[in-house]
Amino acid sequence: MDHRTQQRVEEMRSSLSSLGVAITRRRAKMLEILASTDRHPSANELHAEVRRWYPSTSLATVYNTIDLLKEAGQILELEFSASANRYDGRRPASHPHLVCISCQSIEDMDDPHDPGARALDRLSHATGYRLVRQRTDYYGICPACQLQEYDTTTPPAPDASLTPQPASSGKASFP
Amino acid sequence: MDHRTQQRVEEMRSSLSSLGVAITRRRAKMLEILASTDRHPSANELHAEVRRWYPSTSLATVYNTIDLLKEAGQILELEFSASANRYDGRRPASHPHLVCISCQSIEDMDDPHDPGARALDRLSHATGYRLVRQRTDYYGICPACQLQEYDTTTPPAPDASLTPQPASSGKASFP
DNA sequence: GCGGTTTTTAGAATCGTTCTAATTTGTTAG
DNA sequence: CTAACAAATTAGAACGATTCTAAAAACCGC
Repeated sequence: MDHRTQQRVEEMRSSLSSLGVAITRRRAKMLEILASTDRHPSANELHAEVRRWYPSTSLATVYNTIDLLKEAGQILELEFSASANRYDGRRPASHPHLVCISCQSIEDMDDPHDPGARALDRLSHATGYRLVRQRTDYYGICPACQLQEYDTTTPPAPDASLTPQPASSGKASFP
Repeated sequence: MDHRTQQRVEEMRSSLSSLGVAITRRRAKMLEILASTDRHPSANELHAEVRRWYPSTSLATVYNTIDLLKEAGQILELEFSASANRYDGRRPASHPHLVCISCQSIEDMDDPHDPGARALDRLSHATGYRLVRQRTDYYGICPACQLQEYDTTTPPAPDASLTPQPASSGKASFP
């Protein structure tokens, strides 16, 4: 785990702690997963991943932890109605994304026109709303998918898992 | 129906026509409703409204018409995962909205920093994506809800319906 | 009016998410 | 170590929005 990830996990941990909840092993693992991927996993993907370490983990626990993180302002939820919501645990503050409408990948974007928190304030004044967050996403076909459009030979890339192997299949299975 | 609305209905009509589908009475009514409200109705609200004229209308028809309009690029779908999607039939091109997280109202916004189609092109080049649309929304508490926060006496405003009365309850009920 | 196509309908099915009640785990005091 | 209590977790039911399906109804050109 690199430094940035480590640090991010620490942030999430202490945020959850000051919320008054315990950092259980499952929760700790989820923080780790969320902090170390830029793939914006869905609840299901997160579930599959935690299960590699704690196979008895239920989906309810995953949603429960996500809710806590939302409450703590430590996760950004990207809502989709046509598919599962996606989560960004690395950059919990509003920021724009590039969404591929073909392969469903989501990339962080460094906003060209980013208003940022400053601009939210300005807009709040201008509109009379008390604005708390914003969402900006760009939808299109990502470069990889564009290539494959004309290439009938390349099979779609297999989905890599989000984190390295659990130590062994027997060991941590029943925490 | 004012001029702008009339005109918008015409646009939608001809778009649907060139898609090769019939403009049935139900569909015509839906266009009218969509063109004449700025309240960004959900499929359900739309359904309730069409039912005032054609009480036998099923929800499937509403979704079906919405799909046609999407195909024709004549409606903007605002996706929400926690509640029903909302639709903007007046301005089908991407544009920003103010979303009240308390009363769920949605207002069109005139974008302060609007990139617009021009900027989508620019971004497409910059990112390598073939971008087709964008979404920008601001979430917060609207002025009306802010007032009511401290006012325990004001009852929430009753939801007005989207369009004027159907002529009579008996007449057009069974098209 | 007739045959063929399109539209509409009611209700079933689906999918992501939330809820519920029961069980397990963890903690603290004795 | 153990009883008693609180917090976390589980499996599965429930839910709500949307999509699908098969059958009925409406429409069209002749």
